[in-house]
Amino acid sequence: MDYSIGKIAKETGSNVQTVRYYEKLGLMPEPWRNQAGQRRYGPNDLKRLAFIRHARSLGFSLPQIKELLSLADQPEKPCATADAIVAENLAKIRDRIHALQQLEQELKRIQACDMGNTSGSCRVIETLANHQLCLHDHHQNIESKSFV
Amino acid sequence: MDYSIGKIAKETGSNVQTVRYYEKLGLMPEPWRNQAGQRRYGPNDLKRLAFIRHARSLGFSLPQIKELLSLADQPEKPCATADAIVAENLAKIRDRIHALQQLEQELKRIQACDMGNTSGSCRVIETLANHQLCLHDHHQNIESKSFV
DNA sequence: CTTGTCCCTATAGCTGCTACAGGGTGCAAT
DNA sequence: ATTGCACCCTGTAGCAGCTATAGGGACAAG
Ligand SMILES: [Zn+2]
Ligand SMILES: [Zn+2]
Ligand SMILES: [Zn+2]
Ligand SMILES: [Zn+2]
Repeated sequence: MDYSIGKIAKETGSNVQTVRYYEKLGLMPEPWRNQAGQRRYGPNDLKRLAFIRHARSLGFSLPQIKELLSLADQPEKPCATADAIVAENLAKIRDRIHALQQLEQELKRIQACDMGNTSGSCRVIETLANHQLCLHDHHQNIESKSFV
Repeated sequence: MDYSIGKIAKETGSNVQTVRYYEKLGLMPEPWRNQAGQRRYGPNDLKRLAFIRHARSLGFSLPQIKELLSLADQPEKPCATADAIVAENLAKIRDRIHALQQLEQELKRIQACDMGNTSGSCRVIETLANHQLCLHDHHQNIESKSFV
């Protein structure tokens, strides 16, 4: 009726360090320990971890998930926050798709234009050296994190 | 005829720490210093930095850019590597677009299904708790970094 | 008794920056 | 002269979300 950390990790397709990491962040509760000091979990913990992993796979951030979990813990509360989080992510995803589609076009075009076979005559290199050869103002798309 | 680090940074829309960071990684050369120990750059360095920023804005990674720069430095070399890098990124971008489009659909659907206004009856929360309610096997899409 | 598998803590690494802390230099105005 | 400002320096730590390693303990099967 109780699970080791390895067990819930495997059940949910996570790995062990990740579960401990979630615990440290307060997403997973501190479980009780057996006499040897090892973590023991119950079915609710398993569900909670599955929730987290599912939300992660849908692109939610850990802070967002924390919020969603606290809502899930209080069924009588209004869900407006949850809905807002979804809407926010949807908007971000759409922006990102749009940016990536522009990149795709740009790269496709660069690739298609390339007739050279030495780097001196390579359209790829040439284009990188000169943004004038680009179609889009993709420069605005640059963000430090998670670009491709 | 020479630039301070602040100057080339501004010219290329980078910032100063970033330029130093590129130097540390070997993307930018170590420039000469004036008598006070401050970095001084020439026009070629400016071009090189512009190349890097442009490539970044097109989604290339720093290791890829290092490779592209070394090709750009040797015009007589074959450009097959550059072309391969572009192809590789194009494939990644397409995968990512595809994954994001599936996410978009999934979130859109979750949002549309949500009729509840307490978290106990919220389709968002319910779906996160149960992947059966999803259309796609988006779970495969999960990657640690840069998800949304 | 060794081997293997699991568990523990604590820490460092990944990407590509960005933001300090703590100091120096040089120019212009007061 | 000194005050202020803008720029420069090095070195380190932080972001997200893990992942991997070091260095150790516990327990069962062969
Ligand atoms: Zn080429
Ligand atoms: Zn461009
Ligand atoms: Zn709702
Ligand atoms: Zn799902």
